[in-house]
Amino acid sequence: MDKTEVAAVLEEIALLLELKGENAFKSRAYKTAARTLETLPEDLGRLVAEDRLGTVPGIGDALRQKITELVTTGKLAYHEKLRAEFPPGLFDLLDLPGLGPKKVKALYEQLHISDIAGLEAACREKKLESLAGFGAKTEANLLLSIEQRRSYQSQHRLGDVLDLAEDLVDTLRTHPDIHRVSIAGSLRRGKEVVKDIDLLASSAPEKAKGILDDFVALPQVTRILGHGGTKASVILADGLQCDLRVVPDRDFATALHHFTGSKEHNVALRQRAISKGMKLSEWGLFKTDKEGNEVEKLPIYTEEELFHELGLDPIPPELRENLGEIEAAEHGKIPRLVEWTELRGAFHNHTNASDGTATLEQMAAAAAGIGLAYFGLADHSKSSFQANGLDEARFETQLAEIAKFNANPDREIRLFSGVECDILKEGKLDFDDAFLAKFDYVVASLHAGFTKDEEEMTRRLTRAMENKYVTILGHATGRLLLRREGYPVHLDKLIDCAAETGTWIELNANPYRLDMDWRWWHKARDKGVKCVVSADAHRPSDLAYLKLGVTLARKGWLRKGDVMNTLPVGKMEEELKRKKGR
DNA sequence: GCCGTTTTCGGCCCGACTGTTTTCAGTCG
Repeated sequence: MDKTEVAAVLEEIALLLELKGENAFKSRAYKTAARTLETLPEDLGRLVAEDRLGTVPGIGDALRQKITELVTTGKLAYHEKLRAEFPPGLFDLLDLPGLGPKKVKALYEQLHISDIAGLEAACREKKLESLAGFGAKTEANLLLSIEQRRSYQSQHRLGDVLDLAEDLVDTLRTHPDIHRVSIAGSLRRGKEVVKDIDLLASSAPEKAKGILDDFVALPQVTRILGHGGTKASVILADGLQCDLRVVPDRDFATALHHFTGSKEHNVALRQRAISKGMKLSEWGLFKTDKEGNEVEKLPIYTEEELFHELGLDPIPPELRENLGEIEAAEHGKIPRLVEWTELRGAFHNHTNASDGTATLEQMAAAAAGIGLAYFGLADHSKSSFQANGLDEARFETQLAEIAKFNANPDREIRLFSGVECDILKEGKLDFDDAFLAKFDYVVASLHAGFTKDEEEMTRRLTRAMENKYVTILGHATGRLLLRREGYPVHLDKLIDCAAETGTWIELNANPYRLDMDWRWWHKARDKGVKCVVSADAHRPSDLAYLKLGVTLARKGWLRKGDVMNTLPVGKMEEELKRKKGR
């Protein structure tokens, strides 16, 4: 077992101990140990082999033995014994907002509720009200959460699906009978949440059946829903549906356009075709006679040719939502959208000083590894206790580390010093201005007090943005996709405030966030608001989120010039100085 | 469970909010 797997087992033990009602500090010891392992700079196997586990802070005798057992045998008797004491459905209950270990324990022991279905029934029969600490409101809230969870179940986050889809396309591309293959559907349009994976391939018509036979036999497939001559539907892991259509190559471009959508974009484009004496469908673009009968099929090999025939500039898939892209394409106003390779740096990143898993050096090396020229550290501020936020003294230490790093002439990347500073009550910041002035930049984010009304939340955020040391507004709404709504906030007012104060707004590229939402960026851009695409990286591999973030920036009509972290390092240094001096 | 001792037990991270209470437990960030 590697350290990530061991850490996961320790996390689960911590949870099981809480369910059991054990000493909370004992549970915390397991959690701490799990975190320590995740951030361990050394190889765990070697540490165990050389019997040096006991020297790691937070790992005493008991944990040393258990970790050793896990590493050497791959399992742990203690863990399995604990696990056997509870039905697996209890873990689903813990996922529901408002239910923690104590309440789940009460539900299980007193009402014998062991899964979501049981909880739902009990809520409907108003059985929870008999328990101490539970009431009518709790029942109503839980029923709502269960309903929400159900509606989320058929949906998937873009960032969780994209890699899987790209792998499938890569596999299909190697098929000898496939000419062209592409992702289609909302996934290709970069929608933040998708229902399924739509794939389109082209081949000689007589080869389609064989291609689909091979597709449904792929190892990723867990269930076959349908398997015909031109289309197959399968279920992949996590209940994710994937459809593959195979069309003749001459129909590929129009089919790809059709299955990419959106429906609204397609309807508008079909109307445009009619107005030009043509007819558009998934099967092609046709010239029509006065009665609207097809008289000639136009040869269309690419989507670009299709748009051209309709008198339009090419429209990138991300823009196809019928939100003005057709008018723009008609007038040569489709922007050249930002490309992910144009990013030169990133600003919102964590290290193991707060809640990240890697050291400053490891994060910097990873950033240099993906070709960035500069990299900003923004660990949590002191009020984020849960995230091990840094106080002034610890930040002073980190500032010194960063200065030392930058002083090395052989360094691979330029570091910028920052902080993800908590926005407190009434928009006050977690540090005073004199201290904030020490950083190259400040990301201001809200992590607590989400329950105020829209007016007050908006006031808190705008007040924070009015501070001259605040460079970037972090995750503007705090939403977690398919998990929780954002806090209520008047985004129009935030955008206006950003325009007035020159504050940049973050596009947080964590797959759960993708916040600020793409629907607002076009408007923000037109008001002169600048975007920063952030990975909000907590480990080196999270930097891959930047690419996802750029997809959403594109969906928001952003150009290279609208995204600040496309600036080269010298220009960025000037910008940051200018902002602080404003 | 870990750790550090005034060496073998007692402390271990805070604050807001909700829904339940009628002064507080549980959850969350």
